[in-house]
Amino acid sequence: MSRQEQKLKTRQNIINGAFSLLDENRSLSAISLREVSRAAGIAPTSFYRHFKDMDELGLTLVDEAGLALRQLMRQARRRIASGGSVIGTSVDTFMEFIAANTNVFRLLLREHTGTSAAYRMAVFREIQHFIEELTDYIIEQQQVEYNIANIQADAMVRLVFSAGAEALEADAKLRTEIADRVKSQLRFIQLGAAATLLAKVE
Amino acid sequence: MSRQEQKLKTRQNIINGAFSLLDENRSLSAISLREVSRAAGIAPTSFYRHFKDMDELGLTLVDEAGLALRQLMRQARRRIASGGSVIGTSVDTFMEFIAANTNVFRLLLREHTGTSAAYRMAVFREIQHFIEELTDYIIEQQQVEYNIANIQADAMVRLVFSAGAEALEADAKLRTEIADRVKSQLRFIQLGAAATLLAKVE
DNA sequence: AATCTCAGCTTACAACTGTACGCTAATTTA
DNA sequence: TAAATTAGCGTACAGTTGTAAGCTGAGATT
Repeated sequence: MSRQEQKLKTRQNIINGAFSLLDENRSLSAISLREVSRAAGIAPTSFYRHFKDMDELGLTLVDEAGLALRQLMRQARRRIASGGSVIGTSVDTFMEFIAANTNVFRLLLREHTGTSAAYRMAVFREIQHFIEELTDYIIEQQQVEYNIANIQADAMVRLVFSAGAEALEADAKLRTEIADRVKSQLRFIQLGAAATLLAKVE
Repeated sequence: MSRQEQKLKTRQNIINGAFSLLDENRSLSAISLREVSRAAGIAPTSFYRHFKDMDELGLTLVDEAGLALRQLMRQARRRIASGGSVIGTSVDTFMEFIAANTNVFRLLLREHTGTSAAYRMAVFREIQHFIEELTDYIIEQQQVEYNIANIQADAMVRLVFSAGAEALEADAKLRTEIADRVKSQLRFIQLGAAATLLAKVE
C-alpha cells in the first residue's frame, strides 16, 4: 500500500472511530483525543499527523453529516417522483434515515445546541442549506412566492428535526406515532400557507 | 443566622454558581464539581453536604428552569387577558424571557438533546407540561377537539423553542426578524388546524 | 544506492478531575 | 452546662487529559 493510501485509511479510521464514540451519551466535546486515537488504533500523538486538533476533526464530522443529509433529500425526491405523497414520503424517508444513521443525526442535533460556537454555526449552515433546497421545491410544486415558501420550509424542517430528536429515543410503535403527528403538523402548515397566499391575492 | 438558614443560603450559592457557569460554551456535563464549588465559595468536598453528586444538582437546575417556564406562561396569559393578540403577545413574552433568563433557557435547550438520559427526560417532561397547558388554552379559546389542539400546541411549542435557540445567538435586529417569522409560522398552523377542523365537520 | 520525508511510536509532564478520610468549630439538643 | 450534630475545610491519591520532544523505519525521490 502506498504511503498516501495508508494515510487516507488511517484518517478514515479516525473518523469512523469518532462516530462510533458518539453514542447516546457522548458529544463531540465529551470525547477526548486519546479515546478517538484508541478507537482508531493509533498512538495519541499520531492523531496530530491528520488533524490539527479535535476541533478540526469535529468540523470534518459535521461536514460528513451534512453530506448525508443532502443524500437523504435526494432520496426523498426520487421516491416522491416515483409516486408518493410529498409529506408522507418525506417524513418516512427521514425517519428511516435516522434509524439507519443514528449517530450521524445525533451529532447534528446535539452540536446544533452544543457548547462550541463553531460547531453550532457549521450545523446551522447545513440546516439552512436543507431549508433552501426545500424552499425551492415548494416554490416549484405549489407556485408560491419565495417569502411564504421559505417560512413554510423553515417551519417544516424545524418540526421534522424536532420530531427526529424525539424518535431517537422511542421504540418502533412510538416512532410511527411521532411520524403521524409530524405529518399532521406539516399538513397544517401547508394548508395555512396556502390560505395566507389566497388572502393576499384577494 | 441559624444553621438551617446558612445551609439554605449555601445551597442557593451552589445553584447560582452553577447557573453562572452555564454560559454559551458550557453544558451541565462540562462543568465540574470543583468549579461549581469554587463559584459558590466553598471547598470541593463541602459540595457533598448539599448534593449527592453533580447529577442531583443538574436535576435541581432543570426543575428550577421548568418553574421559570411556568411563570412565563402565566405572564403571557396575563398580558393577553389585558388585551393583546394571542400569538404576538406570546412570542414577544417568550423572547423577553430568553433575553432575561438566557442561561436558564440555554440549560433547557442544551440538555434537551444532551448526553444525559436523565436530563433529557427531565427537560422533556417540562416541555410536555408546557404543551399540555397550551393545549388546554387552545381548546378553551378555539373550541377545538383535544387531538387537534394537542397537535397544534405541540407544533407551536417546538417552533417557538427552535426560534428561541436561534435568537440566543442573534443581535436585536435579527431577533425581531426571528420573532416575526415564528409568528407567521404559528399563524399558518392555526389556520391549518382550523381548516382541518372544518373539513372534519363537513 | 544514497538521501529525504514523514506516519507513527514512546516517554514525560503539568494540569485537572472526583472523592475518601479525618479534623475543626460552631450551632443545636438534652 | 455537657454532649451531640454537622457545615465546611485541608490533605491526599489515583486516574485522565492535551501535548511537547525526540526517535524509528519504511516509502518516496533523486
